[in-house]
Amino acid sequence: MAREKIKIKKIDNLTARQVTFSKRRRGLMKKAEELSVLCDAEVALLVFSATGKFFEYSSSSIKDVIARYNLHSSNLGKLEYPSIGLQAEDSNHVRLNKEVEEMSQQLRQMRGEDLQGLNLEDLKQLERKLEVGLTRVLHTKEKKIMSEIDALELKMLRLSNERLMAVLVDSSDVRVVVEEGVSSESAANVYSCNSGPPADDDSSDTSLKLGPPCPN
Amino acid sequence: MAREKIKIKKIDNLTARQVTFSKRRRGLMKKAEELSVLCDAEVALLVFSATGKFFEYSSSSIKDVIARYNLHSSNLGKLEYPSIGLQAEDSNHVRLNKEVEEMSQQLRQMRGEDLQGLNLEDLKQLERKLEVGLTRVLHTKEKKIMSEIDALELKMLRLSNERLMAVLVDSSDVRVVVEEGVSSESAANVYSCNSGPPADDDSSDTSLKLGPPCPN
DNA sequence: AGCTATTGATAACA
DNA sequence: TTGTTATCAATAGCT
Repeated sequence: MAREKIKIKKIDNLTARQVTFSKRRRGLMKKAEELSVLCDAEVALLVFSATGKFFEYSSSSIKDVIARYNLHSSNLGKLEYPSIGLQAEDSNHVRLNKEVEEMSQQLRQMRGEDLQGLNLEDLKQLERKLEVGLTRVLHTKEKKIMSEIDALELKMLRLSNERLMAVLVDSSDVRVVVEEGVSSESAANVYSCNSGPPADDDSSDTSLKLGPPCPN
Repeated sequence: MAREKIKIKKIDNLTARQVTFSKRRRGLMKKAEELSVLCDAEVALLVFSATGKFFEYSSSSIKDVIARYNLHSSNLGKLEYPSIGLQAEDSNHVRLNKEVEEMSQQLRQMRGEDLQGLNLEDLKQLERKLEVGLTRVLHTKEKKIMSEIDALELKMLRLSNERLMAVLVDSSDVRVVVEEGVSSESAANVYSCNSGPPADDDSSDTSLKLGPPCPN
């Protein structure tokens, strides 16, 4: 890929070999990372130079990938660990691994991927499941929005109330009135002030709108 | 490196992601081999696809490279590994448990459960995810329904055709006519018989309805 | 270490 | 899935 085509065989010149090693190693790692990101894959790359220097790339943890590899090869290629007491561990791992794969497929199918193996009935069930989930999520979101609206309203009304109180306190003329109980009525009015009807529709984009303080 | 530059982020389209995975994986392995040959390096490449499929390249034996890696990492500080196998098993166990837990929660949340810990933004993202999944599932279901309709139609038309042919064969009077070429026209008409316009809406409950054989 | 001419890899399409 | 092709990316040979 360069000024001249080369044959894929060991580079004779030591310096050239080292330079090429450095350049290509970086390129390889970049591409390994791109693969893992683009395709959501788990990738591990281990490189030892001829002089024994070690380089690595891993999308997650090298140890995780190696562990997964060991599991894989022991699942498919039978025993690799004759150590005592590992039998129980192994079966446990096999079970966990199976569980992970199943859940992984469920998740992918809920994201609408990997559906080719499903028949019409499966698809209908999946659809129903998603609709139920979506409905619940929407409901929870609505509740959260409403409670945030309430919280904001409360906050604003408290602020408004504080200001009103401050005005009243500053004015000695009305202090008597406040102390004589009108303030509670006034405050009650302020608290019950609504700037509009409550939003109770199911739209996805309920937005939060508060009007100016109600003069009442 | 292609018709268009792409951003290095997870490819949304499943098919495109699979194709890219396949192509880039091969490219990566080729380059790994080239590096090992050109520069006399020891290289191991482990790749797990999102669906759990495993691919590997190694200039020598994967196990050798992993053993060398373990030696290397244990030499560079870190713990004393009682055994490569045990180390891998332990790490694997932790990883699997964590993975199971995370996936389990994701699944529950996609079913609309266990939502109390989510904030408004989380909920919106979840909603969007469910909508995307639902849309894809609906699309797949529609396609499956259409293909089943097509298959059924074909089957019924073949049956109908067989019956017509039987009638024609039984009647020696029309045999001459059949042999003289009118049959092909008749058959063509039968095959093109449609009992209604194709259903192409997105409703959830498209049902399969076939009318009686078209007498033409 | 940088710099290009070239080769190599590959995204979109068929 | 496999192949084709226009482009983008990596890099061999030099400095």
